[in-house]
Amino acid sequence: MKTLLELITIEMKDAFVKAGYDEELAKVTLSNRPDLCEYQCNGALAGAKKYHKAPFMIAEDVAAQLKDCPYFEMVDVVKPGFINLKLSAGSVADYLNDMAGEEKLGVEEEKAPKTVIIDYGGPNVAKPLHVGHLRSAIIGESVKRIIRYKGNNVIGDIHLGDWGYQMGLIITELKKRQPDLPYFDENFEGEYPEEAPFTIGELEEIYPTASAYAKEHEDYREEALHATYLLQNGYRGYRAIWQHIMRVSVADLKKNYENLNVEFDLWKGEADAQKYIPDMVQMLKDRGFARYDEGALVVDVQEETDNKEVPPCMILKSDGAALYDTTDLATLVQREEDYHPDQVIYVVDKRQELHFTQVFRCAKKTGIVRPETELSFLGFGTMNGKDGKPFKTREGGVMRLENLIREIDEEMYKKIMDNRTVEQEEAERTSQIVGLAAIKYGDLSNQASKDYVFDVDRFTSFEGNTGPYILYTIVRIKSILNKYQEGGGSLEGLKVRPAENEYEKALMLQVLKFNDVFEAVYEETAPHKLCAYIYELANEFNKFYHETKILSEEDEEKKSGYIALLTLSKRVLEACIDLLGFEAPERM
RNA sequence: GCGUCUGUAGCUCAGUGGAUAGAGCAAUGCCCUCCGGAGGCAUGUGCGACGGUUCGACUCCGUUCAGACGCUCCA
Repeated sequence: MKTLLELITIEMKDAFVKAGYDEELAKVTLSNRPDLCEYQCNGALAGAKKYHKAPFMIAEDVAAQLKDCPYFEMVDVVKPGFINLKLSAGSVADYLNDMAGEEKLGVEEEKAPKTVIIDYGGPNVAKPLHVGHLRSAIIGESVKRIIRYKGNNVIGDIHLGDWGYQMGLIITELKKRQPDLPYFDENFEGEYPEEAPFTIGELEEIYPTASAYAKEHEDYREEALHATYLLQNGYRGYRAIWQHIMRVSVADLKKNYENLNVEFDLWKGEADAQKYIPDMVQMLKDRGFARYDEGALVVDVQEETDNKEVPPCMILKSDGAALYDTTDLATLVQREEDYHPDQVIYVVDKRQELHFTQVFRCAKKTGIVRPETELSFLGFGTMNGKDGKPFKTREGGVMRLENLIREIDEEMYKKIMDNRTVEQEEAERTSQIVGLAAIKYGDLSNQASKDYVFDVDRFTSFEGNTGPYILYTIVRIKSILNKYQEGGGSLEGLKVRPAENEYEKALMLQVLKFNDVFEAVYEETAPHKLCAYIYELANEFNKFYHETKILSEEDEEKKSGYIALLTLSKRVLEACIDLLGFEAPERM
């Protein structure tokens, strides 16, 4: 179904044309003066010059054409030439009832669905997740759900960091600790053990130990680099260790992402892209895209319109090894081969923008992707502590993700136990649900591209613009609806009735905006606008609730209208938080 | 040095070339025997600076100041 803005715009265009003006002027927007009107059109102001006519007169001409339009209860022409509109209560109720009849609440699906790959998450195998991975997971997941809701074919790919130096480090450290393992025996030809020679706990300890040691000891570092080289060139024993590392680590990662309510469709990694590298390099050489510069193989990506120097894309180091650029390009080769995506979106730290500019240009220039493929960089800012500096533990180290989450959950648990008497088990479960909402909402309510301050106290608060406040509102609605049903009422078949007071109408208008807001969120990939929307929706509901006796309303017709409005409000809120990647508990 | 991004209320953040720039937190004062007060209402303070474009600028364009970040063989 069409959004309300689309419907009004059609009417407005019609009015402009009938009055003898260009329909391009008939742009309708939400009012920025809610005290005066609900929707507005400023076209008369813009048209004044073109028609050498006072904007006020143009506005009056147009308004005269709208007099009989059934949507409006008020069409006002004001001062310089604003056209102010108020919707009739009847048409609002009708629209909401139509909306309630649609699975996607009035959002129109893409007529030509695109295949979109979203590259997010990007954890490194064998290294614990830390707060740096949080934003990519949260934002990427939400973006994935938003694009999917619009009816596109969306594929979320975790893009594991599973092929680097850290693997060599782990192998080297393992060899130091357990030199007798068959993996290190060059003459071993039998089957390697099924069981990994380490647990996830040990693995998480091995990497930082080895990494620190390598920084101090040159020969150890050399050995790790050599181990990396051997692994990448297919040495059987190291390959087997790699398999073990992958299995143990991926199982752990899956658990962690599941706790975050983050789901990937693909668990591909850098290692999967390796086999595409030789042919790709050959192609780049054969077709003359690549050249040697100081021993390294590079592809120039500088463009004439650049007002700065864009360094070439580096394909092979002077020692012949592949790099970051190479792997990302090879991954595009793979994605093109497997999925022919119309768009690939990278949800990564904004500091990597230059790198992706290079990769995108190189991929386009060399035909690795089709010319019409859209390559998008969705860079996010740094998560800072209250001091405005990158988030650290109290000791100044890197904060592990699970510790951060535990801290939030404990805070939530305390608050829940303080406020209600609930079973410990339920309180724990609820605090996890609410805690996750606190983290995600705290993150997503900021513009992704900006740095933001992660403030545990603020995010976990039940007051103000927070995840818990949103959830609280949903839970409150659920509670009312449950009581209504307990009293013998059914939620089926109820219709929203025309609003009778300003609070009711304000809530209706806010609910009704959902599909218009969604379009903006989708077009701009801007989850923070969805947060702003549900915050306002929650506020409008709470004001309405405060002014209205719902269950004790004696007029049954009226009461059923309220219940229908609440049911729809709840559906919209739940759809929105699902798009943001969290959910509401039954009680809290 | 070159480049990119960010400067909005005491703090954390919104803001679509349009009317009087908004929220939350914090502060102060009100409202409640209520379907969940974890609410509602009210009060005060602000677009880094200077120019320009425009009928009209927080928004577009310059200059400048401040901060963050990035600038071929790490990822």
